[in-house]
Amino acid sequence: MALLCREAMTIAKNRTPSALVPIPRDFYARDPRAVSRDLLGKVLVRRQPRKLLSARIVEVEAYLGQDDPAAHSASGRTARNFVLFGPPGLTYVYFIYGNHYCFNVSCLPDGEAGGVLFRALEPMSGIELMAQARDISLDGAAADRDLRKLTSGPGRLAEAFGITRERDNEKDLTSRKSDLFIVDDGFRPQHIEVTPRIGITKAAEHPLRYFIAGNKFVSR
DNA sequence: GAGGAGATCGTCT
DNA sequence: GACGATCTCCTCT
Repeated sequence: MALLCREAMTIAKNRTPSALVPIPRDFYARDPRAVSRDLLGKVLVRRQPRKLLSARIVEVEAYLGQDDPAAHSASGRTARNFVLFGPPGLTYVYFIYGNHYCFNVSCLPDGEAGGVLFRALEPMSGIELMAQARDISLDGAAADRDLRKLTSGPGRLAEAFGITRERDNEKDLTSRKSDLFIVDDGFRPQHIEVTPRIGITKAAEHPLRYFIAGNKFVSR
C-alpha cells in the first residue's frame, strides 16, 4: 500500500481517541467564527454497531446567521433550516445539487441562528468502512489520491460517515448517547489559515473558511 | 493537472 | 420554475 495510506493507518492507530467524551454544549454556544477555529483538530466520531469511525476535522466554514446572506438562515426560519435556530451543538444536515448531503453543527445560544459547515476530515479509524461507503478501493496504484477522496469535500465526508438528513439531522453532538459526536483528543493545529468560503455567490468575499495549513486532506 | 459541463432533486419563491 | 455551502467525468493542454 502506498506511503500516504500507510501514514494515515499509523496515525489512525496512534491517535484514535481513547476517552470518548463529547465536547460540551457551551463550546458551541459561541460565535461560529470562534467555534470554527476551535473545531479544527477535534475528532468526529461515528459509533457503528461493531466499529468506530473517527476522523480529525481539518477544514470548516462559518455561517453567521440572519446577517450572513450566504447562510441558509438568512431568510429566516423554515422547515429545512429550523435546527440552526435551536440549541447549539445539534447537527444540521441538508441535501444539495440532487446528490449530496452537507453536514453542519448549530452554534450560538438557543434562538440565535448560526452554524459551522464541515468541509474536510482526515480519516483516523474505520478507514475501510469509509472506503466502502464511498465505493472506493484503497488497494490500487493510486491509493494516495483515493485516500484523499474519502473525506476531502462536504459531500464526500458525509458519504464516508453515512450521514443523511433522514438519519442524522437534529442529532445532539454533545450527548454520550448519540452515535455521532465530537471529542477533543488534545491535538492542537500548529498553523490555521483563513480564506473566503468556497462555492457560494453571496457574501463570497468574507474570510470565513478555516483550515489546518499544510494538511493533505483540505479540500482545495 | 486544470478547467468546464452535466447530473440530479430538495427547497424556496 | 429557478437555484444551489457539490462531485465526477471528460476534454484539452
